Amino acid sequence: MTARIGRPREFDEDEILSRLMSVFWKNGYEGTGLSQIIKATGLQKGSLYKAFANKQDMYVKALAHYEKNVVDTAVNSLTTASAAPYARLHTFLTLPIEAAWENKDWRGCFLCNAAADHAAHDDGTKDLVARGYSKLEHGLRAPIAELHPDWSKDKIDNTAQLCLSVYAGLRIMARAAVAQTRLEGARDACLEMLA
Amino acid sequence: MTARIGRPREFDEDEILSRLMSVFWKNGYEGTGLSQIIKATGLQKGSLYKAFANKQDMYVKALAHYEKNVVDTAVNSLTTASAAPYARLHTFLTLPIEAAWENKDWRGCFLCNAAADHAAHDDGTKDLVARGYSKLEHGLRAPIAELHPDWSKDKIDNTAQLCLSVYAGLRIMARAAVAQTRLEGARDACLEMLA
DNA sequence: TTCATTAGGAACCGATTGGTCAACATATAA
DNA sequence: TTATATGTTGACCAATCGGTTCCTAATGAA
Repeated sequence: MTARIGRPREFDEDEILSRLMSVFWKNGYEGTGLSQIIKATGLQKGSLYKAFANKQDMYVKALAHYEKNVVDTAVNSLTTASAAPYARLHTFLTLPIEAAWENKDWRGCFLCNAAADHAAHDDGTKDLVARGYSKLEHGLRAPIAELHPDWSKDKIDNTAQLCLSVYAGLRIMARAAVAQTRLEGARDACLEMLA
Repeated sequence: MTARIGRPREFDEDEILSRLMSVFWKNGYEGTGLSQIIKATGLQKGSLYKAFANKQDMYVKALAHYEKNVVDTAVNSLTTASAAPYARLHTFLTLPIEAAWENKDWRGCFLCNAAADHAAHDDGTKDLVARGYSKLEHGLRAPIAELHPDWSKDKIDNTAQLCLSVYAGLRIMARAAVAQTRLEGARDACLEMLA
């Protein structure tokens, strides 16, 4: 326990990051106003600007929080042999569809949203997004390699990248409420190729 | 020639839509302010609000302009037998990569950006995006069916949907400047499956 | 010529934007 | 206790937001 000098924070940093993540995830960078941030976090402006340099900083840290929690979790369940490799890939590509059409969660993937929304305008965001994608790609290599021990490294890498593209595409199209059956069609065609 | 009553417009409507498309394409809905719109179009607010109901209307019409021009062109070159079916698919999946890395055009696909950016918040946008994707999917079916006359309709549809997912994923990832070789890896893995 | 209709331009609007600041509260260290 | 350091709060800021209104200009119809 590192006791710091001065008045201690009254909020839990992780909790705040989690709420920032939620609001930015849903509304994007420009679409999220300070007023919404205040409502979502329960913090006043002064406190926010003591904890973060500016709005951009809040966004980047919220995105990093997403990477640390959501992305790393996904990578983990892809790499650990908790299920058969094919099943893990199936789950990974089914999540985007279920999130949207079963749970009516239209937020999609924060990483993908950030890419479309803010990465082109901010290098910090761009690097975070690229790193997140890289993590996912590495995660995808594991079950593919397990499924096809005979494939070359290049073939495995390319296939992982293909799955990642499909994933991102599904996430984006789900945001526009593309019909469930179509999304499942794309998923199945991808999985069929892997089987 | 339908002569209308009153003072005639001094601007070309298609030209204005084209400029609106550009600025929204690059910056998104919330990221584009009226000041930028004025600068991009050369029109004053009064004229803009004479021609469009509001900012939303400008966005939707700009997106429709994209669909009419860019999307329909892409669909056209997919369906017309100007080249071998495989080559047409190759071109379709290479365009996103070349646009980004050869031409340094990081705008990506307006349709995909709109899906991530605005479709979840506006039904008009959502429908336009869904329709655009639907067009692309139909366009993709042609060369796939030519390439594999023996495939079932379902198989063709699913594969078209898969290619569309890959396309959208490439567009999104290119926005975050994901390395060219990785994007090409995804493309090649997709094309290999089609060959 | 007159009238109705539409376009262009700029002033103007209230609301909200992202961001700062000074006063006060609460902690540790000396 | 006192000094120092940090957190919280709410008032305050200029700038910009999307949008309206008014006046003038330019056209076709009567």
